[in-house]
Amino acid sequence: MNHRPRLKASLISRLVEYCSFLEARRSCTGISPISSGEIAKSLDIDESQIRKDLAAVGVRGTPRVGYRCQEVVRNIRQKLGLDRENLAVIVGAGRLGGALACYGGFENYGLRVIGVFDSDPRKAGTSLAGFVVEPMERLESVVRRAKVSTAVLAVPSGAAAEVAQRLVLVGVRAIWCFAPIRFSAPDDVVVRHQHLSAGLAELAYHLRRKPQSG
Amino acid sequence: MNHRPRLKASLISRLVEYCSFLEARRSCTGISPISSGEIAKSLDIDESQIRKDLAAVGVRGTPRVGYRCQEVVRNIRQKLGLDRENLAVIVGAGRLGGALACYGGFENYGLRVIGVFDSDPRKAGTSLAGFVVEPMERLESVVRRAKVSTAVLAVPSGAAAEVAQRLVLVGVRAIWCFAPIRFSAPDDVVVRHQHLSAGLAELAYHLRRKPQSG
DNA sequence: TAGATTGTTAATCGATTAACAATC
DNA sequence: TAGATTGTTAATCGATTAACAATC
Repeated sequence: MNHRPRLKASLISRLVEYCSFLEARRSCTGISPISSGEIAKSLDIDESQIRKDLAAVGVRGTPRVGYRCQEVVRNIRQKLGLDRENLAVIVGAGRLGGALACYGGFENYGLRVIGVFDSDPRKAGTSLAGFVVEPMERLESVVRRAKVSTAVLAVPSGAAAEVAQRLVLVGVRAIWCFAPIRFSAPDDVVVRHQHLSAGLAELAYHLRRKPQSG
Repeated sequence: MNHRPRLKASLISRLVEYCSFLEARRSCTGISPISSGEIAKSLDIDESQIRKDLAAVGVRGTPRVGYRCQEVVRNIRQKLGLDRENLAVIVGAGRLGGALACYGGFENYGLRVIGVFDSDPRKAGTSLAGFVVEPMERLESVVRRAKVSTAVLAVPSGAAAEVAQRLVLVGVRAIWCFAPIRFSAPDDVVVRHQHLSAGLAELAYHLRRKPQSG
């Protein structure tokens, strides 16, 4: 308990599922308690798994009643640190960068985007999703001054490694990378790759046979 | 062997990694053979795992020499069905839809995007990443006529379930969904969710403690 | 109380890693 | 040949599922 038992990625993603399920449910069904069985059925996850996961974030249920939704959501958010505010920048003001700048999901995870950068001098100064695009030369000073902890990498593959290094050097602690490129980073910097290609490959694999043969 | 042993998602994603690693390597190092140890070191995957995976796609290596890169890539692509061409449509011509329409990765997986749709009548007829955006009313006829097998769902969460149902009804067999919404689909339709939120949660979790305390 | 549901331990399952004979 | 590397089986590890006493 004392030695920070790192949560596994799989557990984190289940916790996120519980959270968004319960938040959506609350707006329909209100705040009545929910049983592990009901969550299990809705999310197609094993019942015991859910009880274990909830125990892991310190939620206690009541036999014959279930769990209090609000408590579950609160504990998960706290355990995952979704309540702490962190600042983020988006590097790359192309279409993907623009899509991400508009993406409403950041706040849900305590991330506040404060700037968008692009290496194309023609883009600097233009407006994107409410942000004024800044030139790459300003990256370091902005990150340092505002103590930005998180960077979203929406640059071409060729540029990703170099940008990542610059970000690490200037103190960024988390990188969300959309380029399909590996690069090294110190152990205390999380790099999370958003592999679009694995998703595509799975689709293609399923499609490899003609319809009727499954 | 005969009863189509479905490849697990985890295996598929490793295979994709091998493939892109070897393709990138070829442009530097040429076509000299590669050992499982070398791949293992580069990708930080266990050596035996790699040998097993390659055996699973029917590649045979040579003791003391290694594997022929070209053969590995060819077999993986064939096993995953990346060579077959499939047609796709993108539904939702917002920023995300636009980013995906530009995304060059589709061809690599045998997918050819042939149309982009949007429910906003003001968008119909406008041009997006080389496509003329079509109104949603045309969705069924285009999908049916061109035998489109794949759909990319880049619509708001509220619309996703309904659009998915329309797509399924008209014969789409694979859905790549970017909205964080669950919906039901027949067993023979693959639905692959691209969970952006799980990635964000992992970053937030890592950031929950102040720098020095790790 | 009776009985549904939790919390948690035990059993199962599958995935990962280790080992090593076969082989080029 | 000698020795590095494969192919594959066995051992380990962890994650998932089942079971059931505790409990409200």
